[in-house]
Amino acid sequence: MSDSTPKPAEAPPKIPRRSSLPTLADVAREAGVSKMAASSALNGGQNSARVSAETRERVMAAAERLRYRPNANARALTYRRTNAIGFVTTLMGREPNAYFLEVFGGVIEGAMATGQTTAVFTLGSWDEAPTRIPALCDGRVDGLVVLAPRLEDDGESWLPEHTPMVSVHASGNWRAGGVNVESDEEAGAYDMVRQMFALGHRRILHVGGPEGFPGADRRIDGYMRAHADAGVTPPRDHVLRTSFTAEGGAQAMQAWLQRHRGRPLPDAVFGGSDAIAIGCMEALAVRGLNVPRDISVVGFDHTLLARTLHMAAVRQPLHEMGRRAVDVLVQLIEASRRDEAYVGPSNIVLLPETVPGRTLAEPRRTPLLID
Amino acid sequence: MSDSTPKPAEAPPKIPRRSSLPTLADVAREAGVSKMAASSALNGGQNSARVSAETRERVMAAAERLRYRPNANARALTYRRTNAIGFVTTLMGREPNAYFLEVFGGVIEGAMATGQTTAVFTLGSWDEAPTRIPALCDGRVDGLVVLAPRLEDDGESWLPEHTPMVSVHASGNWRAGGVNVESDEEAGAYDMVRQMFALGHRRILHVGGPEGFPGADRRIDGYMRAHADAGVTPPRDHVLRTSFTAEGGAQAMQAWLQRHRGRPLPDAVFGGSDAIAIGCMEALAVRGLNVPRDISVVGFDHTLLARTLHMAAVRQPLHEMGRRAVDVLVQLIEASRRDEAYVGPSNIVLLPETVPGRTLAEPRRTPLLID
DNA sequence: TTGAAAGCGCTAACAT
DNA sequence: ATGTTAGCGCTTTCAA
Repeated sequence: MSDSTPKPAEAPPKIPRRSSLPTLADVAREAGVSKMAASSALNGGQNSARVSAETRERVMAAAERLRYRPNANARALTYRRTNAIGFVTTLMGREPNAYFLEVFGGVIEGAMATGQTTAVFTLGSWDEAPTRIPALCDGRVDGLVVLAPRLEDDGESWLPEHTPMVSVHASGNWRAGGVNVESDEEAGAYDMVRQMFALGHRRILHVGGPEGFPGADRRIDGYMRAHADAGVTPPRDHVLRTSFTAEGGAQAMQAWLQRHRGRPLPDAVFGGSDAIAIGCMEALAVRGLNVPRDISVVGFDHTLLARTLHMAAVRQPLHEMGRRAVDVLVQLIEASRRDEAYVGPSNIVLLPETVPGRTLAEPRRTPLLID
Repeated sequence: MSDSTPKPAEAPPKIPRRSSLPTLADVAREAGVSKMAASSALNGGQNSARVSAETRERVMAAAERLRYRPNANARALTYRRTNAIGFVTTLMGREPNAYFLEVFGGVIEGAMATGQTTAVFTLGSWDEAPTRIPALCDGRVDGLVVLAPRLEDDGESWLPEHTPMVSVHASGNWRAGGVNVESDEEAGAYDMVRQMFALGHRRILHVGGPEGFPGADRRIDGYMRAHADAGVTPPRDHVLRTSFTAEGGAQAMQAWLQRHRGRPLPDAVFGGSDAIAIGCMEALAVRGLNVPRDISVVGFDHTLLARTLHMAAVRQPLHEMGRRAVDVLVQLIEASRRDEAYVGPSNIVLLPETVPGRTLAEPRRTPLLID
């Protein structure tokens, strides 16, 4: 056809003349049949009447020989479907994030279970979302799972309508009409503190996460409600705020102990995250205090860190949340393809649970003094 | 054109009539120009002579209004390039893996730096590789980073030639001719044990990883070489093997202590991984032993766990390895596109370093007895 | 400055 | 049972 008229040599174009991957045409040529025959031999059911057994055999053999794989992009173009989902997250700093890892595990599991692959897109910060997220809605994935969008912006003005999307732990009113998966952190914190009261603890210090994180606020709310239920009013300086890191926890704890020298040691510390709790334990260890004999310490999230250390903590079902997000996303995608409306809850709330551990025990009979 | 002859209503086909995403044709129609004009208005440089400023303006406005994004699959088809790389890993069990997370962080960083996106493909086990990996070489990614392929199989028989690939921590002769990135674990272990000797430690227990893991073997090799250098022959029962988990470490340590009651406590424990070391510390704590006062404990990898706990450990540059793997992969992809040969090392070896921490100190003067 | 045509690799619909 | 055509959405020739 096009090679009937030999062309003069020309400078190499920017786009390579042909892909290095074998194509259906290659297979067809190799098998001595038309592209169509090859296509239906490869795709048709085992006993489709489309091609003869003999032809199928030849085509299969040729495909095998050439290590042929149907081109995913061409398929996506015709099927209007990539069988891939995107997972969007912000990467805070270079330090990998246990929280992300947990949700990611669930997403991967869900994707595998539904025969999807997962593309990960990381944003340097949430500020990039309005420019980067729309750029991902270009047919490369069938839908998006977005982890922890920020409160201030509901995305209404910049989120493309046409790509199905599920948010995880969206705070506030992210994309009204979209689907969100979250856990009831307030209830989780409440239950943990309630159990600590039941164990006999009274003076419980909360070293919480930073201002501006709705999750941190909700944990404080739960802490306060459990106190209210128990008829206890925690002194104002029993609620601290620091960054969601071990360093943050250690510093906050250390400074607090410093400020309260000579006063009685609290019965327990409720960390706003696992990392904070670990930091608190460090600061306590430096003073020679033993956990849980002298003071109990509990965390929040129960990620890898807490599990490995057998730390008592509120377990957020992060893995399940990732999993659920994918399941719902697939439903959204299906509905969108059929041009149907998605019927199902628009906010899915999972319940945290309180996990016991070696860092939580009954309080001392005689409180220690901070030295 | 095709809508000139109205067709009778028909049953909805399996493939949706048209994509829900706006296309270039939509933009062109909206702007009242041809597809071509729209294309060059959108792609051409700011002052390309291709279209008039007025046309460009109209096209841009239309694109904006429609929230237009060029379809990634169509582009991939014409450019023969997706600007995506794949990251293949085996997921052992449901528990997320700190080792994976570290490398992944580097891969993500490298991908972002080179303007690629990352697709993650997980295998249930390495047995799936011969079927799953070739299936990924279908144009959906430009190349693959494969984490920790197994020793027994060099992949020669089933790995497609046409997709650039970089392995990380491949043991042995995986894909002769391919590029591999690894770290010198033997040297890492050697240096750590050497430093422990320098600190005064003599009786060092090694609780290593399981048989069949080349990495575990190499760490033992380094441990032995450091001993040989110091002129010390460790008793045979000073090298244990267990699974790469905290439970494994705890069990092995506990059992060992049990078996050696009444005998002197070792000066230190060298864990074959961070998790193993943590398990050992647990088992020691149960017996009331203090780290590092009574006995030092060090780990291997220096992942999130070790960093958070300020544990002394051999740091494998996992993040850097992921990063390097992507950089090399991009080179391979470029070379492949230009039909050139890749010039560069086929095995890139990074050096681990020994990181001090709170769990490693000078040994006791007077050894304790195990009770 | 603009438009029309061809082709990337594939599959569904329509011929034969 | 097989081959031909058209079209997915895009960009790059080539022609006006």
